[in-house]
Amino acid sequence: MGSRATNASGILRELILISRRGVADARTAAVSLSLTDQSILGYIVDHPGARSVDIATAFRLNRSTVSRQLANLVRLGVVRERAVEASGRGRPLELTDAGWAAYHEALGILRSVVDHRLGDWTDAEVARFAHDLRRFNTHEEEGTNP
Amino acid sequence: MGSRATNASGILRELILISRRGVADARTAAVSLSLTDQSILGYIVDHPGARSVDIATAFRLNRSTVSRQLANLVRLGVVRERAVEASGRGRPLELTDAGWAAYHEALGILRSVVDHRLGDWTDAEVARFAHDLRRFNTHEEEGTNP
DNA sequence: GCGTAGCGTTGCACTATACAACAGGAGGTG
DNA sequence: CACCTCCTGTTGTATAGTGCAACGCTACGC
Repeated sequence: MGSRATNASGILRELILISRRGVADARTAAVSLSLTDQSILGYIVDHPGARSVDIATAFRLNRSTVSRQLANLVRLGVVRERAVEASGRGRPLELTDAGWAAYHEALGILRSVVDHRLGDWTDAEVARFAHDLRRFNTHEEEGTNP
Repeated sequence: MGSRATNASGILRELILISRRGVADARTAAVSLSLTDQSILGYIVDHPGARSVDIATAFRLNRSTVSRQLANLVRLGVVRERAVEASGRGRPLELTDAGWAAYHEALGILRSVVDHRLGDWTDAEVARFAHDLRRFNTHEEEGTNP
């Protein structure tokens, strides 16, 4: 195979392709939530009680952007502010029951796309790929544990 | 390690994260070309003489979207229609000298991000990751060979 | 108790995108 | 050759997502 430089370029190329085609696929899929919304819900699921500003820093977005997205999600009834917990700064968020349903529905659809792509992979290869991706993403994460 | 289902979910999760953070990083980077523009230039580089509609199908975009993006790139002087070749349908595209320069500049910047993330990987691990990504992307490509 | 800083919101602007309608030309059919 | 059809690209209109800047509120520290 090629040199390390060639491989690194190939990795960049494939990642760009994944990103560009992935968002297009997700856009045309019959999902009620956009990929943007889904990523926000996923963050709240992975980080219970997360606040708006946490989401903004995790995805490198402006606070105003997240504020608007969250306002929309609240309007859709999938996200709400935690009622009881009024301690500290900001407003911890959580999913409503409808939010969990929408999250799992969208996850299932996107999962089926990934599963199809992984059709002829062995379990070991899938595990290795998942590990590599995670390693790639978590390289030098300071506090922004996604 | 987890089950195959767990790993597949993890892969989806990491890919979403790559996409969401990647575009944000590219947006804030001091690059003259957006990630959208860069992906179009990359396609033309990989497929000499590609036409607008080829780009649209490769990235699952509407023809109108690509038309507008290309009009902008032509206005910026990085892409032009092939002068000599008027055979067949559509209008084959190519990069100008300025286009090549911009392409390599942007590629270098994005490459440095990827290289940094791969800092502590061995050459073999990088090669394996590149291979896995390529395999994941090229699964069941019909004619849309990107 | 008061000031500062963190957090969320809103106004304005811009890019990327889709859909629909249209225009022009290449290729096939008679 | 003439015509018709379909491919390709363009333009009008609408929408989502995003950034920057300015503002308002409230928790925290002194």
